[in-house]
Amino acid sequence: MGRHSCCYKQKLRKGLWSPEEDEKLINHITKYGYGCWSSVPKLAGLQRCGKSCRLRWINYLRPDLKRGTFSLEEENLIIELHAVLGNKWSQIAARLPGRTDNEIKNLWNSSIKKKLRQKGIDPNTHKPLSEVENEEKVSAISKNNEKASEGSSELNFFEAHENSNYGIETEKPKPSSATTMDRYSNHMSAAVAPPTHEFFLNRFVNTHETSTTSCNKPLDLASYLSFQQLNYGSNIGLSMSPNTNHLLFNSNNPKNSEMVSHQFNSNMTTNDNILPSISNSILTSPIAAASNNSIGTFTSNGSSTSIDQLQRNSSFFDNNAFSWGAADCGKSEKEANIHPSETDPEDIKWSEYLHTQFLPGNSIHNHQITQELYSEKSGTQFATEGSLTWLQNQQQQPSLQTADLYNKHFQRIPDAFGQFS
DNA sequence: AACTACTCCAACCGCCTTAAA
DNA sequence: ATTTAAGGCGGTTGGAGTAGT
Repeated sequence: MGRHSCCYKQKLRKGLWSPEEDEKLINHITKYGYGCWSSVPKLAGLQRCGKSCRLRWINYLRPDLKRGTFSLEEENLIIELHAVLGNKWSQIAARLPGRTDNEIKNLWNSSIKKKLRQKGIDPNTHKPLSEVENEEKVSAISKNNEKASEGSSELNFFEAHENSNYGIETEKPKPSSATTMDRYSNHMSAAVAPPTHEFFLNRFVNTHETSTTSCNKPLDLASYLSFQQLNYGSNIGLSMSPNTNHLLFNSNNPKNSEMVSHQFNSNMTTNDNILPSISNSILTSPIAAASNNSIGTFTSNGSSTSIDQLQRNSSFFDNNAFSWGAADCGKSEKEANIHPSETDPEDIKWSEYLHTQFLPGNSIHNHQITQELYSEKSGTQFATEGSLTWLQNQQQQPSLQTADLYNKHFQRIPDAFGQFS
């Protein structure tokens, strides 16, 4: 039970994906989308399991991926989110536009962990290593009394911090010149021990999850999520909107929030116009809710990002906003064969959108994505490079043919999907 | 040049959850 | 209520690339 049937199938290719396979997958998704991953390999002519196709798309081929090295801000954000969420990579990734859970997980395991240890911080608990070692000794001694004292420490902590203004966000944003790890080091020596990530994980995740369906928890959420109140501070900030249950990723500059909200609403309006036939799907997504309620903004050190970007990683793409054939998943294989010409008039004629250059500003960006994808993994951020750079790089590319091949596809995909970046 | 050790990261594995039959 | 298929996620692995000897 629970195991993919494809896992049992033989003759399925494994290992690295070839450019040809990538092309097939891109081709298929460009044309039909990925309503049902299990049917994608067959329809796309791939000897892979659907799960593998999904992973390849999400982690590598998706057009909205930001490639290149992580910025310092991103690393700091990951550390701070990890302190709250723990190894919930997908949740962390949802707050880092253009980054995948896999990417973040790899960064954590290969780099950040090491850096934290060098700073004397235990990457698992986000406490000083010495403190963790002591705790281990103490816990071994007091193991016998564990049951009696179960839960009390957490309660004590909560009460203590409630009294010490951990609750409602009142503090002004702090300058973010110091890195998260630097601030960690400073705060670690404070008299009050920092909350463990388990504590915040329980409080945060539970409250956040229920907050999407219940109106009873906003105060709790605000209490636990005011990162700026945490003893290691924050350069991101989290708070609750007084009128909604949604998370607000505060900008250090309030104007950014307004600007982004405005931008966001504009974008949504534009998208609705451009892609009228998917507006229903979008409206049922969190993003649609955002367009109405102006729920969220997020910034990291001043570079503002709207919540639609934040949710792109998970909610947007996984929300069936682009699930052309989602309904086909439960149908027969024959029905799962999508033929655009036979679809309901209400359905999306993606091929039309895909070949329409309604967002001319994307073209260079798309080239850059392609360039990043099939050339070496450069450390540069394509978003900061100009078209000239791209053209120069393009001329220097040894694998020009491959790059061109993918240029074709990536030029089409983001155009069809709208202004994602 | 050859070998070894190490790092990075794409991809796989297995488990859990959810929805549909 | 049970079974099954599929999606999703976190942990782990294996191979390519790089640095060091």
